[in-house]
Amino acid sequence: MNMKEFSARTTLSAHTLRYYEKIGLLSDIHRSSNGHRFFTTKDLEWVAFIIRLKETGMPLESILEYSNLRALGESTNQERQALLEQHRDKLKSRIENEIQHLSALDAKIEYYTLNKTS
Amino acid sequence: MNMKEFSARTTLSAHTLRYYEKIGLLSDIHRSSNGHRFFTTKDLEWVAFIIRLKETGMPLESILEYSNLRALGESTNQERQALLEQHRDKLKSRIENEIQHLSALDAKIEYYTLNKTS
DNA sequence: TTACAAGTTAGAGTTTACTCTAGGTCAAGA
DNA sequence: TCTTGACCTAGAGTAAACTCTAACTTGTAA
Repeated sequence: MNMKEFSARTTLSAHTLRYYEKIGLLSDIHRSSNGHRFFTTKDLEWVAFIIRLKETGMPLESILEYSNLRALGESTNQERQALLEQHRDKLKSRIENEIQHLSALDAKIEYYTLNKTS
Repeated sequence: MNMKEFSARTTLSAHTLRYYEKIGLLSDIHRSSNGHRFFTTKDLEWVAFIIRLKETGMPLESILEYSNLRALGESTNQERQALLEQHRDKLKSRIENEIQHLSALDAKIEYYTLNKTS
């Protein structure tokens, strides 16, 4: 698919996608004869995974690390797994932290509600 | 307490704390005769709340909005409550999203584990 | 009294992740 | 043929949130 469709499907702007390619997050993107990028469903899956990692707070630099291991093939599976496990653990504690913050917020809101009638 | 102690207790650097004062997040900080800042336990509580909002993803600009309402006194309670409620709802959906990402990560890690012996 | 640790200001610099601009190519439709 | 729309590159600009620097003052301890 062309840039327009890929951009629409990934919800990332063409600018951002070119930027991701530039920093090495997207590699081996096909080009058609006129030099335009041509994306595949594999690319779609990979960008979806990038977005997942981003939305869980992983900085692009770490995603790039994972991406580089991926490019080296199967032999890096163990390292990649370790990276994901680390990230999962961080995510877990962040979620726990956020749940605590949520109940603290609820308490504060409750306090405002009670004071409304006073 | 002085800057050093306040910095230690809030876990924010002196630089960051001065920055927060500069942008208006911390107002009416007392000064001692020599011009040094002198913080109170009230300040400690307020910074703790700032950190809570920050850790739940609220940008400083929105925290500043809340802060400005707070400075206007009781009459802004309703507005402040609405702001917090909005934020709580956002936080809730973010947590839900993260929980989904977490299980997707688990699945991916599981996949690596299965492939280890193959 | 002199050195040191802690504080001050204004303003410059940094990092991350985009986001935009300028100047160009190319294919299809009116 | 001319315009329109999509694409390209290199590189500049932006926003958020710090983080650091330079130049200075002040209080205490040796």
